[in-house]
Amino acid sequence: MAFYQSFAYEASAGSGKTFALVVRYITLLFKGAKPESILALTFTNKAANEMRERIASVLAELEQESRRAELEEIAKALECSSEEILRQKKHVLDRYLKADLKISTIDAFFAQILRSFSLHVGIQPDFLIDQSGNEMRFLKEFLSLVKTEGLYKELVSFSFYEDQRLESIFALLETLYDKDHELRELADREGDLVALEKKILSLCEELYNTFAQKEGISLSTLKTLKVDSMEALAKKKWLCKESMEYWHYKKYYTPAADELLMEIKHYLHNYFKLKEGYYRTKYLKLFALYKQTKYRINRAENLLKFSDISYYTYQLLRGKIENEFLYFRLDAQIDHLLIDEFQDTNILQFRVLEPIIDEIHSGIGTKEFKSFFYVGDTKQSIYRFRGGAKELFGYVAHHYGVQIEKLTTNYRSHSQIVDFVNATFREKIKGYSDQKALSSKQGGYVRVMLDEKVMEMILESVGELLERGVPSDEIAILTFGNDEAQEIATALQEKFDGIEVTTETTRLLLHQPKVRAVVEMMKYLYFGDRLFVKNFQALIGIDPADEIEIGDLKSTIPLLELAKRIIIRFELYAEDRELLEFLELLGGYRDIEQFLFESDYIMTPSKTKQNQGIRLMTIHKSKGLEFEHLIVCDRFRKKRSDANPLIFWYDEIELKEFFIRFEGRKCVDPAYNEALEKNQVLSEEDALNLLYVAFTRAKKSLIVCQKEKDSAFELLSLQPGSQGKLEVEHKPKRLSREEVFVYRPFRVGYQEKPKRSSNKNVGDIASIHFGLALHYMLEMLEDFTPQSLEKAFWAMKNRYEMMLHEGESEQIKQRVGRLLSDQRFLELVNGERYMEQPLSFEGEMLVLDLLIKKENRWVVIDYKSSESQRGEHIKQVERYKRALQSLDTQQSIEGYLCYVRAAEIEIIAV
DNA sequence: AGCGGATGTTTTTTT
DNA sequence: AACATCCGCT
Repeated sequence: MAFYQSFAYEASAGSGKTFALVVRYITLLFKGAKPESILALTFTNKAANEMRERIASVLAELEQESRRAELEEIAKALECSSEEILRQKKHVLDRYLKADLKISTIDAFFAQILRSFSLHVGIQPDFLIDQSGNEMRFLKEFLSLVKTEGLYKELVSFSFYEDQRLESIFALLETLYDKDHELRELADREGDLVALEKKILSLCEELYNTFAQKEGISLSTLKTLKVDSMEALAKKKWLCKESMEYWHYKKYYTPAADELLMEIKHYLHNYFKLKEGYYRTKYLKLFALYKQTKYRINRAENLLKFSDISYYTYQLLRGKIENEFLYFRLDAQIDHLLIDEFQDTNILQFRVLEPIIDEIHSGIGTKEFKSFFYVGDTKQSIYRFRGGAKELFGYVAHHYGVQIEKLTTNYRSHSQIVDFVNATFREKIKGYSDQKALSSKQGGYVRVMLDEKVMEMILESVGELLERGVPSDEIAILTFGNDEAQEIATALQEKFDGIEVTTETTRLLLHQPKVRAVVEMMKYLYFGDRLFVKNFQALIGIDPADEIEIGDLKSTIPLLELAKRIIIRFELYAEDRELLEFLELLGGYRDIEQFLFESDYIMTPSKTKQNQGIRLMTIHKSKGLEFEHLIVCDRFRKKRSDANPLIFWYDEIELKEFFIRFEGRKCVDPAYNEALEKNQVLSEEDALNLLYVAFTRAKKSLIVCQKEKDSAFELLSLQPGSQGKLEVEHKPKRLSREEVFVYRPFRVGYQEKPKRSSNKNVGDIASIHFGLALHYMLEMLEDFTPQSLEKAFWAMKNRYEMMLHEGESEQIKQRVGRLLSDQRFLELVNGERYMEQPLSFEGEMLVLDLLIKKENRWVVIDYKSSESQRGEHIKQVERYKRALQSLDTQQSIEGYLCYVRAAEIEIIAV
């Protein structure tokens, strides 16, 4: 296919979305685009890493048979021969590997922008990102601000009268935060609410009286007409009727009753409007305080949530800074934009990106080379509750004249599953088009079970799979909620003695036994409760009855250092990767207090513990994954309905109006009712999409466990029974053979780096900042040319200027400049370079400043700014050498210390 | 028996 | 908000 500059794929599940993205990216490279100018945005970090790595490996293996499909696609898009492409390959790959890649999640990209310009919005560039979901601190401060501003009474009375919990008001304020950019000033609505209320109640009494005088009317019928408060009126069923000529009222009905009903509706409509106006002003006042509190706490704690990052980035890109300035700081103009999972992009994120898209769009059709590309699948849009707007897919295509193409071949699932999915969703999802299975993937197995008890069905199907010889790590179970997954995990372990089960919780880093042990010890040191020591003992296998010596461990020791001492003292390390990951995580926390108070909310999964045993997770978590044998479980409990007090009325992606939800309002306000119904339709579409996502994760077999009553699958009207055959491949166990391990640096391009440990004396903050800034600038050097010196200087200045004394940034630049003119240094760094290369060795995480791959040796260089601890420095480099040697036994290793001093550069071989 | 109405109970997903 | 359940009326 020819190359379109504006192009999008509608990529159904398993249709080769990543393939398409990778091919597009590589095509751009061959068309001459610089990697720095291509911004590729994904939905998860995992997807970003996968893309980064897959581009590298496809490029590296382009001439191999296994990459023929990619090569052919690229050749088609470039309209040239494969030979021509292979001829350019080395050059393109080289450039890619050396580049400062812009492949990341949208959030990470925004965070990067915000770091570059944070001072423009009053935030420090070294802010931390808070994923904890812990709102306590915020709540406290917000409430105290609300009190001092005299709005506390309103907040309490409001939540009381409207029967809303404080929590839900927060949820609502958070929703507003996300839509702040779309909220316009609202005109005050004038009117006397109390008078209107009286009027309505008197009309209700009149209505009551028209029936009360009638003979023979029963007491209970009459009681249903009795209204003594607005709340009671809102609950009446007759309010929603067009006429009173129905049910028991029919017999006693007169046209006067309908007139009164209409009149009540009319006034009630106005009443709600007025009340809405009143609450909107209150809400917006509270919202102003909310924003104020957020800003204050963000600054005080230097801790931002994802929503804050989008919020500030919007302010930056939609007002404070021009594209040109942005590109300058990003070190490259963005000419090409690729977006993955576009259906889950939220409107705020899109608005932030809009100026970039606009600029690309205006360059298309000129002689500049620019392009815009996205992939997604509206059928897989399941994040509406979080602001994801599938409407963007069509809107953007229309607005920018993007060519859309559908991918119709399924490369993931076997034919029985593909057929089943087609048959199930064909009539249900709007615009569904059938997928075709590969001819090489015929067969497969689908079973729909129907029973009263979900758990029993699950246990039965797992039992069957295991009996048929399916290895447990090829089985995955998907649930609607996290707690359901937990329940199933427990039940499985009970029934199948000793079976391994991995849930999202057991995968959490802080749930790994050794990590938990260290945390328990920290808790003891901080809180002083001996119970924590007992927990600690139990976790590391010491009889809790024994008394252990804690020694000189104290909570005042810097966090990372403390963790290390605990590990060493109780001999926990022994090559434990989980503890390494834990130490890396701790680097992101300021002190023991901050860490312990947030520890319950730290959702970082362990990278080590994965794919062991049966995998259990929610459908949301499973997105983008695939499993050989899949069981999809019904809900255990009923679904909770959406009770958001605000109803937003969107026309495509533009917010037109928002309503406040009041009971009974839908009976009297057609516009409100329409908005309500539209939201409901969208929610139902999301629920359907969720099922689509669930079923399409399966590769070889799919088992659906459906409840008889209240099933989440009800809307699909599935037929119980099975299709196809369960085929189990008996793979021979791989024999381990002696292998010479050749070390390959695993980081490609730029990624968020692990925080450096700062176990230095707190006394000399200024010199620490100086050292850090110098290091940072060295780290930012792309190559060692004068141009990169300028770029790195700006990057450093932008990040550290606030923390440095006057003139210090110039001194740093001078030092680095001197380094770049040092002949011996330039000779040493000539080769394939890796900056800030992380490495684990003997239970420690090492970060190499600079690693160079030469013809037949490795060179590792460690920068230092002062020689106060030269002995330590030498030991450190020796350690690096040993670490590398253990990974690559084939080649020789050289280590150097490089002192970047003001007067001269000193390089010592170690 | 079948319906309208009132009342009480239950209740997610996350970069 | 959506059910389940009970009550009263035809």
